[in-house]
Amino acid sequence: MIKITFPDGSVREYEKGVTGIEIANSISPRLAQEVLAASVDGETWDLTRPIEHDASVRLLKWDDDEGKHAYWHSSAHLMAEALQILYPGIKFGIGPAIENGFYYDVDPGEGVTIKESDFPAIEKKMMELIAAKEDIVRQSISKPDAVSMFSDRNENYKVELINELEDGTITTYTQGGFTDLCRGPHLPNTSYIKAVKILSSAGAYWRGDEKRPQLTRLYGITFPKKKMLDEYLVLLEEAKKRDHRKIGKELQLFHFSQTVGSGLPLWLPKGTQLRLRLEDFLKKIQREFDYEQVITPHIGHKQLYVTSGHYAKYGEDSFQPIKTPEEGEEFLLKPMNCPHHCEIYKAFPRSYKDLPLRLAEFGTVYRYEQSGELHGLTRVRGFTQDDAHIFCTPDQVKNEFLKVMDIIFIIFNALNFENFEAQISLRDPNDKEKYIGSDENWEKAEHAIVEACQEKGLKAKVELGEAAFYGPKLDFMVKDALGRRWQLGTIQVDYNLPDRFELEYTGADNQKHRPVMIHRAPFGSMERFVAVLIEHTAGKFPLWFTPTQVVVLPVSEKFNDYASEVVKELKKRDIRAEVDDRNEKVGRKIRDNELKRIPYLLVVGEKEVENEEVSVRKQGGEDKGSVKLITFAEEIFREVEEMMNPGKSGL
RNA sequence: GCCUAUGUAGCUCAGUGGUAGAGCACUUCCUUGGUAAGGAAGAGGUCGCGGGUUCAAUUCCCGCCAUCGGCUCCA
Repeated sequence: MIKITFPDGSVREYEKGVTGIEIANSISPRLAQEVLAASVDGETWDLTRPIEHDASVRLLKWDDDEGKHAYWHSSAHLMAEALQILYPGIKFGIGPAIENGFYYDVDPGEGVTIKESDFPAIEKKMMELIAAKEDIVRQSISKPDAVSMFSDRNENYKVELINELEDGTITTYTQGGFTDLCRGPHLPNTSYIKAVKILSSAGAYWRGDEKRPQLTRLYGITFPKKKMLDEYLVLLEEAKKRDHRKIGKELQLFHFSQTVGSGLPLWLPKGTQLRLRLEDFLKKIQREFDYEQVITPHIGHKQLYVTSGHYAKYGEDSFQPIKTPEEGEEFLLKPMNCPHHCEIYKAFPRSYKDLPLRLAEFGTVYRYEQSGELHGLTRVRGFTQDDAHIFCTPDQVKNEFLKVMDIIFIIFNALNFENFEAQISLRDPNDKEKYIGSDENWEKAEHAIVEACQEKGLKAKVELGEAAFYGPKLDFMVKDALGRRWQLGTIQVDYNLPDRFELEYTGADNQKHRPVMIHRAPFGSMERFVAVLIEHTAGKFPLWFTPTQVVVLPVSEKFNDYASEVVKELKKRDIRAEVDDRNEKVGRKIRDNELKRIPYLLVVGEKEVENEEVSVRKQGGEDKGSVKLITFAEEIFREVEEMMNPGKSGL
């Protein structure tokens, strides 16, 4: 007998060799139906794998990530089995479970492609295999046996993987006529899977290396209930409606022109108004935090980037230099603002009393992004960073870090960004040679970042080896409508540029010292931030940064004068506003398309006027804009105050 | 840059080897206060761009450009 300990601390005795599914059955048949895998001493196991020793066991269901993981991993195998039948000679790469579903990288062979139109046939075959209720069987295999087994089948990708594994740890899983190299865990049999959908196909380099062959990656998802699949597909459709590219077009915020060039957004009047509001908001905060605004040119001499080191690293892959007609001097479109700001620092001798020096600029930069990488406003070739560089002493790094975090939190709070993730990127401790700057300073900065996060109660994921070669950083990531992660705010410590530009300050000891530079951008870039903001709000912006003019609609002619006054007052506060001059019919309908053009509508009238009588209403189910019935001037001005003082509470 | 798909009216999309269509939107007029109101008339397209095949190409073939979903990349 062995002792099995459960999460609640209770202990039960079982025969040696008991399996997860048997344990589940012993508790309740219902549980046995729902359980997908078992966590044995912290490791996820197949339900059919015998447990030989005392262990603590947690039974994993769909609601557990590990359970779902096993489910989708088995689904990947199921898809592979179907593919093996439909495409004889197909070779397999890797096929893991992912956040939503699974994928399998396959090589269907010379001249064979798997197209979207082939998906239904694959799904059908998968359903057949489900109906066959094939057992999924785990087997340990020696390394030589594994190599010969997969070599025989010409599975060169698998053989490559096996060669990197240690003998004695290799397992395979077999269902029906399909055997895969796999660590597992898996479902007991294929019948657990009820609903199947192949979502998309894409090319993916073997092992993520663009020099290696490109395989076909098939993405799919499965569920234990057909209804769950339907709901998931509806969710996907709903998410697509929040796509900033779609809403940006509908609300006329920005536009891309093939003639101007791909990745070069044109900000339309309404989008510009939205962006300017955000910029003003940040400028105001930065004034409070003692930043100084600067302006630098859009191009810089090639030498500037040779000095910064960027030319050597990115010169070939950037927009190529612009030449002067007479002298043949070369200038680059600036890909970042830092070198310019370094030159501002160098303009005067600096004392420790001048530090920290905080130089801020909404700096527009141009980077040649690979054509396949461009994506709406989130990945563009010309964008504006809400950039600033803080020059300070090594001892000031932590305090400055805390202050920048304050700014970021003020912004995220004001805009109700709750679902962000923070990531601390530190050095790879095993490869310190890769990085520039003294060990001592790195230690100091890395500690400063970690401590700053702790002090702020920020749960940040620490990634070793993810730091830039010039310093550690803290990034803020936000997901878009479809769950893709985008980096927004960033705070980066830099030891490289102060060195390369030979920046110095005179310390209290009358000696020259090297300052530390902190790059920071709370929004990241205006383009990406606006994109994410659109997807988070689905285009329903708070009034205070309404991207369009406000239309004031009097409920009757009696209120025309009053409406004019309201408009005058709004204009005084730099808000474009106008009286609706088509109010001859009180209570006319505000039509859908009109709402697209007028995201904010103020209706003015008497308090006695009932909402129903005002009868301003939107047609159609979808709320495409915002209509507000305001009966008192105070209410309007309160709204306006809020509009002009966003995040006041946060400051 | 690579793999897959797509590109037709402002938007969403149908369609064909014989020089184009729907719905919504738009303009004018009529009707009408009621949850996407109805009627009449009208305007709007070098069918992404360039080559080729053909008597004839928006349609077939090739190249390019752009976009979608991924991969790689992201100072």
